[in-house]
Amino acid sequence: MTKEICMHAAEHSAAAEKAKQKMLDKESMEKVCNLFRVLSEPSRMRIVLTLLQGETCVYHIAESVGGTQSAVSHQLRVLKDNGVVVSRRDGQSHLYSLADEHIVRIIEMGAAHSACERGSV
Amino acid sequence: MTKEICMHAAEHSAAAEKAKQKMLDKESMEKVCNLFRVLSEPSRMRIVLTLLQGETCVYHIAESVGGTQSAVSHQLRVLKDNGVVVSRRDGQSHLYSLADEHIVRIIEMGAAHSACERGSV
DNA sequence: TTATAATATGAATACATATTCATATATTAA
DNA sequence: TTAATATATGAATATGTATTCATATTATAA
Repeated sequence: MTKEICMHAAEHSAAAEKAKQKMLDKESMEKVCNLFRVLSEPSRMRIVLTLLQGETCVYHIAESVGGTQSAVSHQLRVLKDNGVVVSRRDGQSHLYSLADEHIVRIIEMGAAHSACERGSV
Repeated sequence: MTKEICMHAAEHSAAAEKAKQKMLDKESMEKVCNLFRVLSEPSRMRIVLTLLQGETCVYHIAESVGGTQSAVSHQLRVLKDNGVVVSRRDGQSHLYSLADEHIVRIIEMGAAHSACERGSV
């Protein structure tokens, strides 16, 4: 009875192979993780929740979320660099909005999740 | 012509008030941000993508994602503490799976997002 | 042009956390 | 009981990043 190196050995290849089929390529992995990371900070979440209302300038965003102009601007840059928001100029103001419906749905789904199943944390 | 303190002043209350209507309470905010934060690390994203295949033990998860036993165990604890996965014992093994369909859909939506609109980052 | 308003940004600090290493716990077998 | 397997965990280090402060850029008004 030659003993296996470990009890799992017989199933290794099959299990690992199967899982890798749904694994994302490096670029997709980075993109989805960056999206979730950007949405994982309360300061930025407040901003995107504000933007659910529609196009908003930096000053009003700062007003709404209760942050400084500088902090909000830094956060908006992160959001923009990661494809969560887009912006356009309107005179001296810059108007920000959510990038697309996909983003809107992910945010709304996350918010919906937070409202149910209380007690899991 | 008494000058306003700032050009936005007239709209402040209205804009801030409106935005706050969709703002989440503190507990919900923490919950949704924790969910996104947990999903924002590639090491944990690989784990949850593996778990899309179904219940898996720690050893097989580590095999699939290419991580050490210790690191995977630490990550699973974070995932469990934040309600992303659940576990049950099966002999010496612990089998992990995704907590609910809501989580599954958020993960799949994130993955789908990563597959389209290439070039935004 | 000068002044003011709106936003952006570089640098520094402070804080959170992922990984590693060693070890502990728990289950099963001998 | 002892040994082996499977998983968990505490501590330490290393890395990432949010915020603040000061300043820069850009647009409009006087």
